[in-house]
Amino acid sequence: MTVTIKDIARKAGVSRTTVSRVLNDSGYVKDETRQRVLKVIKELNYTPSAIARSLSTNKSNTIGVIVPEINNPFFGEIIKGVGQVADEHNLNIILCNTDDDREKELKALKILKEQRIRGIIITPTYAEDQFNSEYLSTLENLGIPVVLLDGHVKYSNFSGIFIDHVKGAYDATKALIKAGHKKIAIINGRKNYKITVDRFKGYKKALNENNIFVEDKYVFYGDFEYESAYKITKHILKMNDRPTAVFVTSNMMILGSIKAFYEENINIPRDMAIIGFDKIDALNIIGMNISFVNGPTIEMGKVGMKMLIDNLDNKKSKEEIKRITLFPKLVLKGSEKFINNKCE
Amino acid sequence: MTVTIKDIARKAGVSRTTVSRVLNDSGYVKDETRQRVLKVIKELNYTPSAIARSLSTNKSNTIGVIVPEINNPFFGEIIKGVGQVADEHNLNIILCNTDDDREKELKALKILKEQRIRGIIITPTYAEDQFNSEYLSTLENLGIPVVLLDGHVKYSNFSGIFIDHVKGAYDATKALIKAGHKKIAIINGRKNYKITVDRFKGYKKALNENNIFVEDKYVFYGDFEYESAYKITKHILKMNDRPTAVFVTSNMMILGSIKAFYEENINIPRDMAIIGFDKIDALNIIGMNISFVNGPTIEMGKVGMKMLIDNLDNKKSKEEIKRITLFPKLVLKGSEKFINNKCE
DNA sequence: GTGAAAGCGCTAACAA
DNA sequence: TTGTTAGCGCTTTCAC
Repeated sequence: MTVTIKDIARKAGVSRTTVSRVLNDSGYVKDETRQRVLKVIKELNYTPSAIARSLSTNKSNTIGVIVPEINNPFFGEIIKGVGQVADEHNLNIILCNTDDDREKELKALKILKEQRIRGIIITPTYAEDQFNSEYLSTLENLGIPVVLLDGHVKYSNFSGIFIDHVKGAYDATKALIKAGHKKIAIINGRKNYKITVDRFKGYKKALNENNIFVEDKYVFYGDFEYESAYKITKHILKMNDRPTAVFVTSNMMILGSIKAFYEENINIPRDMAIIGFDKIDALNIIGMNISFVNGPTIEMGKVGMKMLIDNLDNKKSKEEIKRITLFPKLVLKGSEKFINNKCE
Repeated sequence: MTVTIKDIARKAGVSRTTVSRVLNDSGYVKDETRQRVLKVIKELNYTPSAIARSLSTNKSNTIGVIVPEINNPFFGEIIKGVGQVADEHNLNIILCNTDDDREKELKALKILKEQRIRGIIITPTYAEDQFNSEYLSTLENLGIPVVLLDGHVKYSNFSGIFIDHVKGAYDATKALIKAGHKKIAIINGRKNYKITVDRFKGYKKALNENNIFVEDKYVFYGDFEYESAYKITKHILKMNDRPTAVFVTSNMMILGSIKAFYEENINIPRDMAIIGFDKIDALNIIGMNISFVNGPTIEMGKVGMKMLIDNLDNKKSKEEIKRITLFPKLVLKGSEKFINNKCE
């Protein structure tokens, strides 16, 4: 049915080995022979079988990418970055979308192992702190390089790219202070999560450096989803000594906050300043000018893939565990400004 | 290094054939033998090689998915749908993101062919009308089932899932009319594009049915990007006999329109009614309540993948070309209302 | 019920 | 510079 190396060999009057040589640019082949072979390849529209090659070399050129939510542009951008680098290295990607489902995660690992992938890139969900042990041990037993993207350092057995959430929160808080705010609330993610703790650290550091006390009444915890921030914001607006600024630590949560502001006719930043974490393209396009801390998603994908490639070749010491920290960038759009004085 | 079927066979004291039988539940195996084999498989943590199997059976369990823009949630949702169905059928996905780049498209096809994929799902970009012939012929020469998602019927050689854009535009326009509008502008996509033409048809049909004339001055063409709609909207707002409602035919473009409304202090829907095409989650979450025609993205992915699977087994007549039309759903949020009378 | 042997399409020593 | 041969890990007749 399909054209094989044998067909090429026969028609070109050479051995399969020779065809293989021109295919892989390996070994010596007389130029004349090479041309003849190439011509036949063209004529017969032959494409070598990556499957047969993988089996023969015992080495695939496929890597696995596991994401919890492919329809979230955050992960889409990561994949975009991963894909770009993979492309350059002629690696291809088997994508597994887990919908944050434990079983699917496990199944994905099994499928990827069957495919004898070279390495694996995982972007853990926010629920990362609940990585189950079966998943982890399966991952380790795979015996192939793993790179965690924006994961948790606690999984110290894996290489990974990390975002400096402390710095991100610090920058955001500092910008609010610089704009004149002293009463700054934080709507943070789920308590105990690493990123939540880190972001609080940054918030606290900025306040302390400016001799502002961290007031418990201004510290809130949501669950990363917009409803939680919506409720918290509603509550904030009813406070007696209400803050003049809010730092909201996820892109979904900031939507909830804005909704609440809308409903209560709070103008940003006239009545309330705000800075978010991770961008929401739509808001900026329509001109809402919400400032935010921008996690470098595409870059994270790229850097992560590069690291994986390094580890792929790194057959030496078992595989050294590498870590790279990326810094989020504060993007100021005006929503952090201090315009209102009446709450002072 | 890795455990193979041979290791299992040896340790279980049977032949490789028998191991293969229990692996695939094929042929007769004494239950006692089966148990013994299974036990060894567990012990050795054996996972069969999909690569070897594919080579042997001359049949992979991989399909290719090509998208132009993985970071756009529109495509992310499609992939999600595709993935769900693929999962159920133990098919896995090699993802190719082309960034709308001709060369990458071609390269993707080459890679997929090398991988001996069973079938392919393509979501053409808006630039679909410029599908180049090299791409198309390569696609046909692959000799495997292809399913186009939201593509162009003009590529009549392929099966596909289509969205009824006429109906979508018709419903939207009709809703505006029902809300009392008579002067309804349309900000459409690139002229000559199939979807643009279809949407205009729907718009026109709704107007005609209600004895409203299509006024050329209310018909605009952008390029699907938000800047174009922004400019057009600015223009609309300066018109003498300005419309009371606007139907904007892409999710990016509606952001541009809203930006323009914002800047000119136009309240929706008090001063201007609006309906978009394809959802923008963020806007609805923050409570802007923009009505829109919702393309069934996830469903499109699911239905498309199901169709591909059908075609996979369909070894009979070459492969019949199938078409399924999906209907977008109008989601009314209030922005289509008719509140302003002063323009009447 | 089970096994021997051939073969899928390719690569990689080793010879020539 | 080219070819022979064996083998990658699995499935699949066919025979026992």
